[in-house]
This record gives sequence, C-alpha cells and structure tokens, in this order.
Amino acid sequence: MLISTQISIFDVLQLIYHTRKKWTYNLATETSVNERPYINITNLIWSFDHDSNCVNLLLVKRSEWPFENRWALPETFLRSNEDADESALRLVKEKIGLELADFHTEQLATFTHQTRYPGSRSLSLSYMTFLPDMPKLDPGYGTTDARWFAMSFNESQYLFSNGDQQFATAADTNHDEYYAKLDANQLADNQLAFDHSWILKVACDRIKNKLDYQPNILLMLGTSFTLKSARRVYAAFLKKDVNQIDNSNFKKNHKHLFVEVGITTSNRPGRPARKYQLAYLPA
Amino acid sequence: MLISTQISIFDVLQLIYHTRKKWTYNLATETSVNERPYINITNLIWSFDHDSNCVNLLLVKRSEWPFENRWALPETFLRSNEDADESALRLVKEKIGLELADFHTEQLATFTHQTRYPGSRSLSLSYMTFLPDMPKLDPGYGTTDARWFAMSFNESQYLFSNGDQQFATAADTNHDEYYAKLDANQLADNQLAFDHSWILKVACDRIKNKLDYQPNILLMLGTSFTLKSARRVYAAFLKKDVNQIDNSNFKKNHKHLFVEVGITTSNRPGRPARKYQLAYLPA
DNA sequence: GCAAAAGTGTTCACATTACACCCATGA
DNA sequence: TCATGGGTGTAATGTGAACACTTTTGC
Repeated sequence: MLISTQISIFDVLQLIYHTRKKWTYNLATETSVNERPYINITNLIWSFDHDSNCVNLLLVKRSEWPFENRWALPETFLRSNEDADESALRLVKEKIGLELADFHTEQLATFTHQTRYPGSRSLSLSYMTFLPDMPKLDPGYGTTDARWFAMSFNESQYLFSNGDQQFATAADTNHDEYYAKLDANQLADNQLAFDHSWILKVACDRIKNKLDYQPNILLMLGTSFTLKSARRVYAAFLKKDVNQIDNSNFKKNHKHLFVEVGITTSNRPGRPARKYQLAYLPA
Repeated sequence: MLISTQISIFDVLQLIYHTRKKWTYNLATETSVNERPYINITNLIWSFDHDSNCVNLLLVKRSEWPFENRWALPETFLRSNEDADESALRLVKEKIGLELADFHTEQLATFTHQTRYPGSRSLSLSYMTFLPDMPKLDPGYGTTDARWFAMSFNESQYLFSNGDQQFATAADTNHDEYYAKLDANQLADNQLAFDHSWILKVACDRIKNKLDYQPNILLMLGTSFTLKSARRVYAAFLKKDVNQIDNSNFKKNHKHLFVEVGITTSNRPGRPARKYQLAYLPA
C-alpha cells in the first residue's frame, strides 16, 4: 500500500544508500524512505541551588529552525559513534564544560508522535541527568542562551521560572489529547518548543513516582546530603512545604535507601546535620 | 572531528536527501550520515493460557538476515505514517490477525547500543502488548514461524519454553556487562537473537515492579478475571507458587486496584469465583 | 544560658500477615 | 453430605503519622 505514495528523487537516493548494507528492502510491505526520521536526543538536566534551596532545570534558547528564539529542552542529534546515553552525556558536557566528572544519566522515554516536530519526522529519545552542582552554562551550538529555571508548582502543573520567563508542564494528563492540541498551541509565548512541555510532565511524574524506591534525583545534591535537603527535594515534587514532611518519620521511612556517611560542619547556630548517601549505587 | 572520517558517495547522497528539508548541517559538529539508524519496533506480546495457567510470550523464527533461522522477539520497521505505538499494534495485527479488538500497548524502553545489531546501526523502540486471548499465530513477513512460549523461572532468570526450545532472560544484571559480552555470545543456540534476552529481562523486571501499583499485565486475563488467576500471574513474576500468596490478603492488599464486576458460572465443584476488573483504565 | 537546627522517642491508627472458619456448588 | 474451591473474619505483628522531647551548636 505504501508503494502508492509519491516517490521522489530523494527516496531513490535513500534507497541507493540503504542498499550499500546489502539489506533487501520490500517497498510494498516493510519500508519507505521516510522511515528514517531524525533522532533527537533530549536531555533534561536537573540541578539543585543550595542558596535558594530550589530544584533547577536547564533550558536553552534555540537559534535555529524550528522554533528559533524560543526556549526548549537541550537537544542534539545522535551520532554514529555513540549510544544514546553517551549522546545525552555529551550534551551535558557541551552545556557545562567538563569540570564535573561524576554524574548520573538515565532514560526517560521515547517520543514519536508524527506531529511533534514541524516539517519532518523526528523521534525524541529523552534522558535525564542529575548534576551534583549548578555550574555556569555555555549555550553552545544551535542556541543563544542557556539558563537554570527554578521549579515551583501550582495545583495542576510544575512551573519553571527565570526572571520574567516561566514555563509550565503540560496541563493535559492524556497523551492523545495533548498531541491533538499541539499544533494550535505552538505559538503561545509561554510554552516550550515542540512537545517539551509534555516530556517535562512525564519527567516530573516519573521522578515523583520513584521518590520512595529509587530517588536518583537526590544525586543532584552531590555525593552526600542532609536529610533536610533531601526533604526539600521531596517536598518540591510532592507539592508540599518542607515542614509538612516530618523529619523523624522521613528518616524512618527511607532508612533502607540512605546510609550515614559523616557529619556537616557549619558556622550557623544549631546542631550540625549528618550526611547521608544513597544506599544503592545507581549504575 | 567527525569530518576526518571517510566520506563515501552514500554520505553525499544522504546529505542531498537531508538538504531538501532546508536543514543546515554542520558536518564538523552535529552530524554525519550514519546518524540515521534503522528504527526497529520490538513488541513483547504477552498472553495467558487458561488451560495450563501459564503466562506466555510470542516469539518468531526469523527468515532474514541478520539471525536467519533463529528465534527472536517480533520486530518491524517504523513507517512514516505511524507513531511507534501504532507500529507496535500493527505488529500484533500481522501476527494474530484482526479478530481481537481491544488490547493495551505500552512503551518499555529504547535500546541503542552500537553493537546490538550486526553490520549496521539500529535502535530498538520496545513496547509491550497484553493480549486478552491466546489466538493462533501467523508468522508473517520476515519470519517462518511464530509460537507461544510458556514462562517459568529459575533462581536468577525467567525461562520461556515451547517443546525443546527454551530461552532465558539475560543472566547479567548490569547493562554494560551484558553488552560487553554480547558479541561473543551471538551464536549460542539457546539464545534469542540480537539483545533480545536483555530486552526481555528489562520487560520482566518492569512488569514485576508494576504489579503493586499498575498491573496492566492482568489485561492478558481478559476484560475480567478471578482473584485466583490474578494470583497466578503475580506468582509467575514473583517467582512463587500460587499458594504462597494468600487469597484473603491478596484481595485486601489490592482492593484499590480491583473492582468487582460479576460472578463466574462453572461446572466444577466448589463455590463460583467472583470476577474483577482493573479499577483504573489504562489509557 | 538561650535560640536555632537537628536527631530521638512515644503513642496511636492503620495496614499486613497468618491462619482459622464459613459459604456455595457438583456429584 | 462430602469434597472442593472460594470468600470472610480475627488476632498478632509491622509500619507510618503526629508530636513531644533531647542533643548540639553559635552567640
């Protein structure tokens, strides 16, 4: 059936390209040239501001089509000599330089909706990285600006703010409804490019769901952390105030996840807090 | 740096193909032609045999390179006119025909290791489908056989058997270690093609982890199910005997997930069992 | 010593477990 | 009426929430 669609000179060129691998293509059933979409690696890079005690997300201002001059999650193309997670790590290095040696990247999901990328087919292989620091940012290729956006929330969404700019996670909770509306919404100034508000929503939900059994998000607190800072992170994703999470209970409920590794030294009044690490080692 | 690698006529053709989209490529930094890998959709199709009370998985015998004449998870190529989840559904329809109207597909993960596919770069976008029935199978394109394999387990692996054939999930628990060994193992007769034993391991772990909060796997029991059959599914993934899961406690612990919808009629001795459904509706 | 920050302990409510008991059906 | 499969109830144990209390620091 697909053979009935128009075939351009580019399709033919692509076919020639394909055949160098001695792969036999069956046009009628298995393929057409358009089946090789762009492979975008999208990386949600998280960090924690120890001054403001806020969770932060890295956003970039695009300089190229599509969505030039608009804010988006950092993206790159998958290269032939790297796995997708290596590609996500490379993206981190491009934005923050190489001063950080040790950080954790994990897969979020893959987004394949046909209209997610205007003009051409593109898949987003999305990853999340938790940085143990909040370094200065370097916009790098394809972007004119890169900034940290502090996370907050309202009843139905998470919000990410830097100065006047504020972006929210998708308001829809249903995948199909979100993408059905996506075309019409593409020009709203307070929205992230592409389907990034949806990707961001999926990310926040995932992080929240993993808090009680695999809180890799705490890696953004550094190699060790105090219970108070951990509670701040939990509170941010649970849409609570820190003080709504009782420290005594928090410690008891998560003792299987945390292991004590030392004590803080501080110049402020009050008993110094103990330091903890994740008891499991994220691969 | 990438510009220093050899450039073939095919690279040039691919570039011409690319430029029709008016996308400006920066060879030195962002791309090379090999960055458009094959997009394989891998679908793990699950079902339940009500006669043997076993969880079953669909495997196919490949007829084409690579791994011709070997068993593998069913795969297809992503087409230009479908999302990846639609592609996974199409794969189901090709294997089982169209007699089943209502079934659920969800994303598992995306596998991108450079050596996962011999000879060329290929990404696997993996999905899972839970069939409410165990229909006759149709091998379809690229395969000579398609069969149900019954799931069992040993201490460290899940096993899938049909007659003499038995395949196991990956023995490694570490991603990097698995892929480091993959080349050497490719020819063992009792192994699935590609990295499918790893994908299958990831799938089983995912299903197990979701049993207590989103047991979509129960959709393979049909539109409604008895507590006993649900316990059988749980037991299979928890590596227990059905009787190790107390019925009374099972009901109490999962009452937020199940809702009573009727009663079974049976010709056997014993009180008829009640029928339940998932209380939430998987999208 | 006092205030501030953090860690500890106690109580109560509720959930989970183990296991005994009761109910509905076919032969 | 008995064997069989399935549902219900209960006491003991374990877990989480609320909140009071103790410890350690800076000033």
